[in-house]
Parts: sequence; structure tokens; C-alpha cells
Amino acid sequence: MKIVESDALLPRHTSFGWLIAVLASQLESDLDSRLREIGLNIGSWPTLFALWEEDGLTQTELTNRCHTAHYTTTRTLDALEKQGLVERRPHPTSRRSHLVCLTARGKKLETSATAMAQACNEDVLSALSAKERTQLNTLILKLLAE
Amino acid sequence: MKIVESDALLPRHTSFGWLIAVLASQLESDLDSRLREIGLNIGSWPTLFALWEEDGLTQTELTNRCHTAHYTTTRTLDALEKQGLVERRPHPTSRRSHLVCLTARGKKLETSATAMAQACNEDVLSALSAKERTQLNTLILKLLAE
DNA sequence: TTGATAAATTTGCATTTGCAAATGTTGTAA
DNA sequence: TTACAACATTTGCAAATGCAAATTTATCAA
Repeated sequence: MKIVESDALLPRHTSFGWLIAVLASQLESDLDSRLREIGLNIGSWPTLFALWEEDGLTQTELTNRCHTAHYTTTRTLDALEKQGLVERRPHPTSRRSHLVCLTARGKKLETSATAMAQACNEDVLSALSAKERTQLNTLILKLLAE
Repeated sequence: MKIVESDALLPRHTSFGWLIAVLASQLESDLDSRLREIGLNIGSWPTLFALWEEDGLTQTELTNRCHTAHYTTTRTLDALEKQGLVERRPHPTSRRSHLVCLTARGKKLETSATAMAQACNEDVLSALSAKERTQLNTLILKLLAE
């Protein structure tokens, strides 16, 4: 026996996955359009982000940290190299992997790019109080912890 | 003057946008692989979801509810029509729009498909208590309310 | 050693996506 | 009534993405 019969509009707006998908796509397109102002785009963002965090990673390491496919990493790096933002250097101990390193120009972008990302986050989070933000972050981290 | 100098690994894992992106892509690929078991995929999911919620929508209405591009709607419907799950019927008052309607087969899929989506949500939310889930939902809805 | 298996990266090809323009339809102001 | 702008949808073509196979190098067991 169904308890709630009415309100056919409810389901989608209470589906957690749907809400997250909408939120994510908003954040993504917002950041993308900002990044384009400085010649970047959302595709290269995770890679650069990871490298600013730790330079000289291997491609597989980048693949893991960016949660993308290996061939995506290859192509993203091709593009970033063409833009002169990173370069592939030989790995000191293994000839089958590369070390991906930021160039001076690549390093220089960190400040403006991360400022943009923070602005995006700020924008979407502005609806919440400081306390609520902490709460939200804790909950999300819990979800991802598994 | 910088206060926090150390801990270079922090930024990405505390970037709200990044966390949401990771979470969203997890949920998406999880649901996609489940849907494929019944001949669907993540691409047609929002459209079907919207139609199960309210049948006989116009394509523009679908576009808005699914947060996609108009040409994506066109193509998704092409695919769904080919699968015999929806059909485009003439609009009663305007010859330039269509009414998109579920076929019997399309309607029949609702039960199994939404069960799959719920299972995905359940899986990822299993880390949280009932109280925490409500909290999280409230916060996310607040973000999307703007 | 050598041959087989696995790892790191790249590439060819097919599918999907996105942009911009095209098509057909409606509203509206002169 | 007739131009002209706005709408709803589709389509051609270029760029991005995904899969499966290829390439090169490393490991390991016989």
C-alpha cells in the first residue's frame, strides 16, 4: 500500500544523484568559461591542478589523481605541451614512463586559475553559512571516503 | 603574509567543485552501467526520468528540465524513438513543436530503471546516517535554490 | 638467457558532442 | 498583408571522447 500517492513531481527533485549531477554540471560550465579567459579550459584543469599540487608526476599517477582514462591524459598533455604549459621529461629510472613537469608559464597560471576556481566555489556556496559549509564538506568527504 | 604555508596536498581535496565533480562522475558511471543491463544508458536517463514524471512534454520543455542542449534532446529522442520507447506526436495547437510521449514499452521501464537509480543513491549514501542524509539533502537543495 | 606476461603510453577508428547555420512555423508591428 | 523578428526543431561539419589494439619497456619464472 502506497503511503504517498500524490505529487508526481517529487521523485526527480529528491533523487540525490540527479541533484549532484545538476550541481556538478553548473560548477563545471561556470569554471570552464572562466578558465577560457586565460586560455585554459575544464579539460586541462584537473591535470594542472594535480601538477600544481605536486610537480613531476608520472602519467599514470596523473591518470589516477584526475580520475580520467589514460588516453585522456595522453591527449590532455599533448595539448598542454603544445601550449607550452607542461613538458614530458624522461623518468630517471624507467624508460617506459615520463615525468610530467610544469614549465615556468604553467606554474605562473596557478594563482589566477585557482582564484577562479575559488570564485566558482564561493559563488555556489554563498547560499550557506560558514557552519553549513563545514557541515556540507564533512558529509561529502564522508561519501567519498569509502 | 601567508598563514598556511605547508600541506601542499590540501587544496584539491578541499575544493568543493572538485569533490562534487568526483562524486558526480562516480554516480554517473555507476548508474550508466546498471542501465545498460536493461538496454538504456545515462544519456537517455534524464529524458526518460522527466517523461515518467510528466508525459507529453514538448522538446523545449524537456531540454529545460534535463539541463541539456536542444540538439541533444533531438538526438536523444531519435535514439529513444528507434528503440520504441517514446514517440513524437503533433502538438495540438502549434505545428512547430512536438509532444513527446512514452510508449507502453517506455512506461514499463520506469519501475526497473528508477529502482536502479535508487540503488545507486543508496550505495553512495550508505556511509551516512538517516539524519545526515536529510542534512545533506537540505544543504544541496539550498545550493540549487538560487 | 629466453619467452611470456604485465606496465606505461600512444594511436586508429567509430561514436558522441558542440557549434553554427538551416528549416519550417508563429507572432507582430508597420 | 507583408515584412521581420522570434521559436521549435533539425542537421552538417568539426572537435572531443571512448574502445580496442599497437608500441615500447620492464619483470619474472623456467
